[in-house]
Amino acid sequence: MSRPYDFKKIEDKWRDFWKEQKFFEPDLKSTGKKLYYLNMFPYPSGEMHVGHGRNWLIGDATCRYLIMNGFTVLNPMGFDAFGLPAENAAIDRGIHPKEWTYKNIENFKKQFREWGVVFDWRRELATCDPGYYKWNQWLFIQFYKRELAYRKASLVNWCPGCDTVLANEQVVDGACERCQSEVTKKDLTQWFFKITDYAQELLDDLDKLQHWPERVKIMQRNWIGRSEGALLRFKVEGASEEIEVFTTRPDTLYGATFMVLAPEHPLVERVTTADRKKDVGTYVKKAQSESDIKRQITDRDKTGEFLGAYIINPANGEKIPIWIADYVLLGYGTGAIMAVPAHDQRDFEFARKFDLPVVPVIQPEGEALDGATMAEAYPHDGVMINSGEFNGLPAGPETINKMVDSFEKEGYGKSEVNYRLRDWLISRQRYWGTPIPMVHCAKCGIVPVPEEDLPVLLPDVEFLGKKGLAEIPDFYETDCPKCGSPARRDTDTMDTFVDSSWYFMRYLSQDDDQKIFDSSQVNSWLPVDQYVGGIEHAILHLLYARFVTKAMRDMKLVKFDEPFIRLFTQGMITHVAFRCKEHGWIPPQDVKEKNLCPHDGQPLIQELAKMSKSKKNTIAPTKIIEEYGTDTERLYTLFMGPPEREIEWNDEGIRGGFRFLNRLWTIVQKYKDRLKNVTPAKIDGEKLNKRDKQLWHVMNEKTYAITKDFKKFHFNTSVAAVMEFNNELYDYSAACDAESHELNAPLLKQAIEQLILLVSPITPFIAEELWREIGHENAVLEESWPGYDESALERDEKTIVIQVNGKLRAQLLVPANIATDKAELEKRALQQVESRLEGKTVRKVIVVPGKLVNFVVG
RNA sequence: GCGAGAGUGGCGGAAUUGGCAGACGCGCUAGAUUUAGGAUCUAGUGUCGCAAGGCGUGUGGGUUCGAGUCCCUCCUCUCGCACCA
Repeated sequence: MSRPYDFKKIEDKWRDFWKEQKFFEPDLKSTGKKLYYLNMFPYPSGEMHVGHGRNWLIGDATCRYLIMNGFTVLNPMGFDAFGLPAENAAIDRGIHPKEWTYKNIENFKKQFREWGVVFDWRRELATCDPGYYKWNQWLFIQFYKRELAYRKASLVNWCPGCDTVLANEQVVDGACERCQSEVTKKDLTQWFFKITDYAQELLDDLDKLQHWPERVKIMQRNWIGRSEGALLRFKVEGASEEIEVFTTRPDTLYGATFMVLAPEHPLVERVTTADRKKDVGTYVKKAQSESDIKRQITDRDKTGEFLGAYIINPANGEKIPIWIADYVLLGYGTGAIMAVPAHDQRDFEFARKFDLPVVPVIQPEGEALDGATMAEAYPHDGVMINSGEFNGLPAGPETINKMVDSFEKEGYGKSEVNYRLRDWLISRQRYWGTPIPMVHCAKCGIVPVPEEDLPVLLPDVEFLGKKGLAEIPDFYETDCPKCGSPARRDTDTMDTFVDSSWYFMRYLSQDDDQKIFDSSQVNSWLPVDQYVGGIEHAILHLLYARFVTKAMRDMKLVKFDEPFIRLFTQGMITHVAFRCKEHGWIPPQDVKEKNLCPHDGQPLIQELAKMSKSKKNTIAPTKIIEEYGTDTERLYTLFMGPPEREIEWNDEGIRGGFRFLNRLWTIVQKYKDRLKNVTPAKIDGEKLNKRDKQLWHVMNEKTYAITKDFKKFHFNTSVAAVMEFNNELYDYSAACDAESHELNAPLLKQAIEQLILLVSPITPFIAEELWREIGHENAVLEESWPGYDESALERDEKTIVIQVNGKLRAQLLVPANIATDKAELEKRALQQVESRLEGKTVRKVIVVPGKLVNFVVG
């Protein structure tokens, strides 16, 4: 009996099936081929859109494919549940962040179910659960004991919008990554993780990550920013102070004609002479009040002030002036530079502006540079001049080494490696995060909370507004764990990137309340075989996770150096967004008249942006699922384009996906009864007639192509191949209907079954239903992934392209054995194009066996 | 400025050890069927041309029998970094 494709009924029927059958709940002790597949866990915020869907569908389709290939697949899911947005959203809505978060988690789980995306839910975790953050605290204490966690006062990034400190990584173009407020500086005492201890290893091990996208590695390399050079010490004239500078060009020391300190440099105050104090003070103040955004504009005029003091160039004893300027950054190197205007463009511009001397110390062979008339710095190679005993040496690494050795002997320099990477600031002054498990005691100083007293619970207070732990006395009033006298808890919470830097290990022991995780199990399943997530985490999350993994290795918790073997970064889905100057962001579906605001008819600003709630340009999967079904939404999302590429959402093509599923459904309905009792038989391609053989070829070719594409995440082309396979079945069916061909039942049965299995990871609902329709009682996931017959990949007849002077002129269909016979091919090809060659001389004939014949004529 | 990636029909995109450009899908055109069509089926659909044929993968050049693919030049776009000493 033929049935219509009632996707709603079908999808409701199977929605809980895979979970109930525990296909995604592997036995961790399994001895078979095992594979840890992991999607970056989500931040549970309201509703997921089709862009999120892409991420989960890549994972779900891959895991279903892997299961059918006999892997024991671990594919867990959890929630990155702490963080500012929860708090801000909670403030807006007047409910507790906890309530809001758990409601969202429930909603996410509902959406996963709707999508047919299945995980090992036994391992679910949420970072805001005390059972999780207890181990965050435990880890913090271990870091503290190993001096990987420390507290220091520093000038930190402060976001006035979020009322908290930010890590360097969270400041983008001088603005808060989250709320876009302009970031200011504050002098605060904060907790840091000593990621710089691992800078070199984090850099070196990037080379081990052969299956990571090159661009992610490049970004990390730039972020770590290693540079080699020297540390040089200068004495302030007439004072005891010394100032150190870092330079990558110690060979230009003789050309240093002034020194520049960052305005915030601690020695500025002490070094400045009395008569310069006023001007310098004004400049420092101005520099501090200026935002990083302004200071980072590279092409603006150089500004600065002379401190009135001088410093001695240790190489030649010359007295050179000390300046401050905002082009020198406190955070890099020592916050001070030796300025060599002849060979550094920035110093050159500064020298010209303030009329400071320019002394070349390297010049191109056979050319004399004149510091007084140079138009720009000379940053290239050449011969050393004006450099005392080093004159005449070729500028380059060898001379640098020689000079640094000499400086070291003289006692004012040494070679040095400097990193741009700075320690990870993890303190946050908000409520919804992991409390830092430390107690401040007047007598004992900083004392860690004893491990048996963990977790330090977040106080369960009514959540009224922006409120940090520092405003909750019930929380911070405590006794010192060491001496028992009244003390104060640390009121900072941890950056949520701490939570996400090791969650992939906790999945293995998510309910263990005795230890952070079972090391032997973690060592047997990790590193993660395949990690998938957005490119936006290229630096932050991935660098922190790598660091924490290395620290854990040194703590003997794990045995591996890197957490993620393979990384795949999927592209975001973008959608048009409209903004009205008056009315803010306007949902695209409300914009009826092109580019005009529906409220006041004013022209709108249009942009293509990543789907986000704030820009009101999200597309909910719900509507599509209601109208066309989950399978269509899944298929279309994966069909739209290559998953690593960013893509603009456009639902005009969605009908094509729906049409295909209807065609698949219809053809199976047509033959299911006829094929039910056909006994499967091994198909021998050689014995097939021509039409059957064509189907046999296509079946095997498509199976081969789809399998190859799945391995490379090329779902768009595997969907195309599945469609082609289906189209071939229609052709075959039409041939049978026309009575020109007798149906080969065992062959057709195999083809239909194979097609269903091949499409099943992408559209699991219809596949499961059709599988039963054609008479099977087991689940698709219990079946093996279809194999292909190697011999079917070669056709008996080959199309040979015939070219004249490289242009296609004819085609030739020849048996395979002829296709490889060069002489015969040439003979046959010549017959085809003889008339064209008349009166022309054939100079050369190129014959590529199995492919083409090209006549070169003149 | 530096680094990475991309540029192919009306649209999303296929094709990479150099060998039929435009698979698959959308859209469009025509026809069939239908009371109807945002349904289904069939055929067509890069472009110019009645045709033969010409032209076509951002630009210009090169290598080659043959280039979307390799090399050089330039242009445009996207992303990352950016006064890092």
